[in-house]
Amino acid sequence: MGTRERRRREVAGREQLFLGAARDLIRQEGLLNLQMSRVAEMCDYAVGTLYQHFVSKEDLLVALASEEAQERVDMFQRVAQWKASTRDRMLGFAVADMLYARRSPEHFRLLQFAFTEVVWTAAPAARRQACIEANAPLRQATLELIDEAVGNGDLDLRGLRPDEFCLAPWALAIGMHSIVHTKGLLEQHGISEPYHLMLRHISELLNGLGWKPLADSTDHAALDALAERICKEVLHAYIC
Amino acid sequence: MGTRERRRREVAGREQLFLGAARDLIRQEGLLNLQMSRVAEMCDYAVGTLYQHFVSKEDLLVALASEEAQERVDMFQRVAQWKASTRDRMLGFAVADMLYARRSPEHFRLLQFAFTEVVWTAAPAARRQACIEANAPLRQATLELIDEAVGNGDLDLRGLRPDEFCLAPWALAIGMHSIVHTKGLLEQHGISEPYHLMLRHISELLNGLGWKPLADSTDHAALDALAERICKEVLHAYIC
DNA sequence: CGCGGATTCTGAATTCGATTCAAATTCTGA
DNA sequence: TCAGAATTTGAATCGAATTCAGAATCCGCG
Repeated sequence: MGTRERRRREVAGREQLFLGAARDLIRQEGLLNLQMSRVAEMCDYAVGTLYQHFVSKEDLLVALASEEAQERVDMFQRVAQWKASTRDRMLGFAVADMLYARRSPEHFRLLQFAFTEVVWTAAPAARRQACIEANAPLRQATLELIDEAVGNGDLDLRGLRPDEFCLAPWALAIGMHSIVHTKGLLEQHGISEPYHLMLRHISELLNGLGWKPLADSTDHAALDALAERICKEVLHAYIC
Repeated sequence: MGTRERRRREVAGREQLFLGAARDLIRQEGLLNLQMSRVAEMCDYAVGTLYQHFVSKEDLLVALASEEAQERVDMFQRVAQWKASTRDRMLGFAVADMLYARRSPEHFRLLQFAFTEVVWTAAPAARRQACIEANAPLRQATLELIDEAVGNGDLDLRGLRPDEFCLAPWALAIGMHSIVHTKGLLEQHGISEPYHLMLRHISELLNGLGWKPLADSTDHAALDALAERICKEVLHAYIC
């Protein structure tokens, strides 16, 4: 009988429950104050039960980071299906990142923490793998776009492999997220709209990488209009 | 009498002692296993004494991150004084970062951790400020270089403030460090020489930003030669 | 010198929270 | 309905950061 199967589903559902509670607690009181016992309590389960799902706090954190990846993946896939030039879609990924970061700043703080040696190393290997895989579609979408751009002549990789190429925008985005989410750094630089700048800089990077059609770096209005258009046409469902 | 003064110096020296011990322990056993009691023990002091210098473990970590910043600052200043085009010096900063990251990968893991919400927030504000200031010369050197480039016509900021401009290479570098120091990420992408790529991508970014003289992105040999030259002429003292 | 108060050091005791595990409970299949 | 098997429970354990009451040391002065 399917009893065993039903049970499995119940248990899987509980995993979501725990992750949701953890997310809420983090939202309310910050990553710093997250306590395993509070997570269990909030779900009306004993701590021991929580530990059947996650062998350690680190395990839970990485699992949470994996689960939250899905929404960003959805946004990327939406952009990937957009009918527009390869270059505009590449910018679209950046816009997606920007919107997502505004919607869920906590997610980036969590990612930043989860990828830290201390946490990452302490999480079980299987969970780490799952986290990498949960984020893999972002990479996949980017690689496919790069292939398409190469195929139709928008882009010449100049001897790089697609993976090597996409490291550039990827690093720029990750770095920007790190900077934005470290309290006190931007204030010092007097920067108020970091993600707006990120778009500009990614556009300039794409110019430097020779992704056609090259954009006129002077024409700020055009870039803003493009970003606006991406928000309206493609990512309207995700605007905060 | 100067007794009071001598004492102050002894105490300051002890701070270095503690930081040095912490650094060694981290090297040996990893950030994960750092214990306050071990740090004190290794210096033949009681834990209480350690806590007179650092009110918490986070305080110690951020202090360590600040102290270690000095060497990188030295490298940057060396590059800043190099007689070369503004653009080559900008590349030089990237080379310095690369060499430093190879020499002290632990430092970046520490920085990554220290800038994490959990640690950063838990450190006293004064210490955070000090850490930002310890790193400020990096920013300062970059801003001065940008000013010089603007002054002699190598660079047109296109309406950006220098701080906004330098966010681009800064984010790219930070992002690259994050990616490199997260175990398992690069393997997935099959990237073996990330910092080599970073130089290439920073050069392409500078092209996109219009920093003259523009480089020929096809000419890999030229870039390699430049990096080589910077190592030999400017940063020889820091090569591992 | 030697003294009393101020300062600094000490490390055992406390605290806090993650993690464990023996007992209690619930489920399963016959 | 019953004997295991599987799951859940939460009090007990453990580990490490942090504290703090007393011990030791220092300082300036008579």
